[in-house]
Amino acid sequence: MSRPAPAGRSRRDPEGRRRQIVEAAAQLIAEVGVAGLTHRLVAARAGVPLGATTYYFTDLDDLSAAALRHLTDRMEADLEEWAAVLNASADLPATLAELTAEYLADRGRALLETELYVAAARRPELRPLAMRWDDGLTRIIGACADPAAARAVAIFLCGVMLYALVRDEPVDLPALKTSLRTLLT
Amino acid sequence: MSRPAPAGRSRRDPEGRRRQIVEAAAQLIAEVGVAGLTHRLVAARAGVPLGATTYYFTDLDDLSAAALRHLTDRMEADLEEWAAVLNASADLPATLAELTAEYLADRGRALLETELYVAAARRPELRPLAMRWDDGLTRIIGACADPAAARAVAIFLCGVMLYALVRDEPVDLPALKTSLRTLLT
Amino acid sequence: MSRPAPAGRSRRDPEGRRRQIVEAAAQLIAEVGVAGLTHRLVAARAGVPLGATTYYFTDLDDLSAAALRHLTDRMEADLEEWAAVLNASADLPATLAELTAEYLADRGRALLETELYVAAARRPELRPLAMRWDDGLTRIIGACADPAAARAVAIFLCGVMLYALVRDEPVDLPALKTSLRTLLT
Amino acid sequence: MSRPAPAGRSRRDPEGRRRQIVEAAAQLIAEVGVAGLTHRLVAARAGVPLGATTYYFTDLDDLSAAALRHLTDRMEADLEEWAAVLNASADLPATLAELTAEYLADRGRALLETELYVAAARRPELRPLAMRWDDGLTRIIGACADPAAARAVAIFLCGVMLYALVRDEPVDLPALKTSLRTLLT
DNA sequence: TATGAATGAGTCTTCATTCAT
DNA sequence: GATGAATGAAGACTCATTCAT
Repeated sequence: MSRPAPAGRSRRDPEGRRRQIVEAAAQLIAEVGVAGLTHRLVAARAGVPLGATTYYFTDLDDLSAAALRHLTDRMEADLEEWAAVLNASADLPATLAELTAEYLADRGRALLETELYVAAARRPELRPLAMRWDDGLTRIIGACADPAAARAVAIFLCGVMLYALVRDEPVDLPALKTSLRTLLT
Repeated sequence: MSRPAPAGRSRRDPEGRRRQIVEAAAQLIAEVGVAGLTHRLVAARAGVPLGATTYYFTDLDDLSAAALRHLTDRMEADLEEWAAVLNASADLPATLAELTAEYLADRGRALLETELYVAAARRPELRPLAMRWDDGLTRIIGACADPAAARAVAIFLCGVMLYALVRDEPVDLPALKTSLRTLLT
Repeated sequence: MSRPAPAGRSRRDPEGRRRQIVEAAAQLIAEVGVAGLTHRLVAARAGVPLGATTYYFTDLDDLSAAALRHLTDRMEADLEEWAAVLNASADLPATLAELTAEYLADRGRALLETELYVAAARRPELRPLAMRWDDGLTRIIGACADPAAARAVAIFLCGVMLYALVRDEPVDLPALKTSLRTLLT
Repeated sequence: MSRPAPAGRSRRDPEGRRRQIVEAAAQLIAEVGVAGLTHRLVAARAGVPLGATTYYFTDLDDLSAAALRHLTDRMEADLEEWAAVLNASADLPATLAELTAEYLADRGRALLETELYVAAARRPELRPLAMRWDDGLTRIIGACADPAAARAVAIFLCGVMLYALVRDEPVDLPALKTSLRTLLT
């Protein structure tokens, strides 16, 4: 019989250790970028000994890849929520615009995603991760609209993200709605 | 009569030195990213002694900013060409789609521009540079079309760039034309 | 029974490593001054790799502080000897003068102490170290004499040190005795 | 006929240039120490081009020596004032104590003088400079008191300086008076 | 299994000094 | 005479990575 929860708790929990490290790395990527990641930074943030970061991951690349994968997983979970909201929506473009504006209000998230794209551009093994986002978006929008239009919208929203990243003002919601309405009809 | 430009041209030519360094840095940003830039790399590429890179630029930040500014200047010159082509075009969306596809066929350029966005996201002093691109695009498209639509197109094209960056296939030109046609009418 | 001290003694002996480095730094401060200290110099003198000097001390400041602390500790041990000798002495001023002359015969030691004062003048965190010397001196002289006079003597001896430092001749022992006798009666 | 004051003023005034540089260097020694002096720092402070600092002085050592000499000259001028005040004084120890306390209220001056001593300890060519201070002091006190006592006082005051340098409290004037009175009678 | 010690390569940066102009 | 350009050496410091324990 396997013990599902170790009695002593915490001690000897490789799975948990790994997760701690990955989450710390993910946080840090938003702050300092993939290129700014270091073992020491991650270890400090995760509250684990330095050795742990090299014990669980062969490489810094390996570590950053794991962090980006973790991020993508979370993003995909977010997408499921979007799917639910969009399916229940009477006005697809408006709802989508609102979700987007809300999403981009968190600069960290936009930064993270852009980091992922840039990293993927240079490291082919990361491309599947980067693609997951706009493919996912295309998929859930495609469930309520024309597939070609859905792809165009996914691409457009990438642009909105990049555009918002270098401006201080929040997203221009009315304009966004208009654009989406145009693309989706 | 004093010789205004020394024949040998190299020794004692501060202006030229600076330019050499900036151009080397610009090249390198495409290859290794802003975060991957080092004085040594730049010096080697520019064929100048290490000390020159720190003599002309107080900082690596200063150097990368100069390189990105240089890049933006070049991009803006490209935009003028676009403007000419678009003004002469009978089919705006189609022409724009072709220009874009051609532009993105050079991965380096797309990478460079994305680097600029990411750098600008973290370093506010670079934001004006990043904005110049889509503002310029908006402006020249706005000369032939509705301003609001022009902005939407500029944003969309940012998305296309990001999208193309993480995929091996070239841009899907027909789909691009369709999207642009939709946004511009 | 586990061997408490490994025979070879050197590899994997953090405590020892630290001490080696600190002692090398202390030596060097006498030779080149606190401001002349460099990681390379210390590493070479200590016979450890360069990285070791930055591994054990976050900073050059940290390293020099440790070295000065080490020095102060040694000085304090010397003071205990002085205390013993002074307590046993029939002629306090004469004995003190002799101890001082002997102490200052080693220019390195005087230099070191002056370096400590100068460093402390600029780096407040070092002040307690600098104070330890004359406070200690005051204390042990105060054990055999009037406390106020003891303080005056401690201050006077600082002056003797500085005075001796810039002259080639050894301390003028008779004059020193006279001065001390004056201050102590 | 020699023009005593150049018409244009300022331009072509090598003497003045030199002085500017020396004064800037003297200021800086108080702030960063002899070891912290750099051509660039001096040039910036003096408001002269970098080249000027190497044109007028063969060496950094040469420059710092000139600065210290300048300082010593000024100190010697101060001593003349002391001489006047002491000669007019009815209570030598008290007056001397007051002069000293006032002198040491300016930490910069004390720091400067200690820098001179340390520099002199390492660079024999500077020793005459360092000696000038306590020799001068000895001389002017010797004019009103026993020569041997005067020397003891000069030495004692060196100690007071060093002592004050590492403490935040101002000099303990009553104690100082007492000590001086003891030494001078 | 896990980790702190260890290190050498490499980073940015500062500077004294030289020299062409 | 004066000065800005130029550069190579050197310095502090960071780190990925390895390895003994």
